Amino acid sequence: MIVCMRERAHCFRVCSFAEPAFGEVNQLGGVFVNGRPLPNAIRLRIVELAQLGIRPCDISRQLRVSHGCVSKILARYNETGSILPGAIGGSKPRVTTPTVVKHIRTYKQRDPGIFAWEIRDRLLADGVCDKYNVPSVSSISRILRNKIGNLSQQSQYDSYKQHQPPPQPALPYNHIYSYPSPITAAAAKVPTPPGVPGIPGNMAMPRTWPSSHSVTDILGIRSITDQGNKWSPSRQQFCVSIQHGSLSYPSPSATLYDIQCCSFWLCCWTWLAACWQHSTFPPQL
DNA sequence: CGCGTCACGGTTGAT
DNA sequence: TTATCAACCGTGACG
Repeated sequence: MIVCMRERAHCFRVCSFAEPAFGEVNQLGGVFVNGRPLPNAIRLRIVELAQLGIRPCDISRQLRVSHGCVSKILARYNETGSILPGAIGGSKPRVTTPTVVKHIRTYKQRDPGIFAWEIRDRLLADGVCDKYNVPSVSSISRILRNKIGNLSQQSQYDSYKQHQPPPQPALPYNHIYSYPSPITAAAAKVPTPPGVPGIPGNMAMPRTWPSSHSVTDILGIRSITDQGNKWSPSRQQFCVSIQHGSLSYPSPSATLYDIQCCSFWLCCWTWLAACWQHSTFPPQL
């Protein structure tokens, strides 16, 4: 254990742009965030390379991901057929099982004015629960609020929606790497570095990650210029990609880390695009 | 040298 | 609103 803890000193935090925890660097030079899954693009790349017959050790070196991680991802893929990480966090329901929730929903639908303690009594009376696993009144209240609370509000919402203009179609992005929406708001709060143009509203969209964790890949340079080592985008193509949000990065869930990554890349992309568009590429530092 | 496994410190989200 | 807890994560060392 002591040895392990000592060895962890090899890791160090990098990129003070988005402290406190934007990432660390492993022994291979790859960037990772402790406790968080690798981006889906990396996971997908690992599987793709393995299917091309590349050995795990070579994949590890090429993508700068520890071989233990490569082994784990490939093993999971072989077992489940999925590249996605497992469900992180949360805990299994102890008393509020799906069955209990279903009964609570039924009670509420039949009698919208029913009290939580009445529901509790009915769960006992109907034999859905016994005295050992019946949810507390506060638990029932939480279920009503979080899972069933919109029953009585649904009609109001529908009425409201009918008077609203139809939603604008979202910008296209790779659905495989879809991002929940919280980034949109969060990205808008990102401070703009000096000399970097503001982030347009339509940039705060779900997108995919660069294909590697190296510094150049974080900046996205390799993912653009290294596609088969042949394709090289014109300056216009690059800027259009920026403006349309088609340069993207994925994550299984929008967390602070994800938001920080999005914000960081967003700023980098925007900055590079602006420099390029104004013929100052590479950027003048 | 390559690979599977495990302890570790960390994150996450339901309860 | 906060604390707890059990799930997961990737790294790095070991065999």
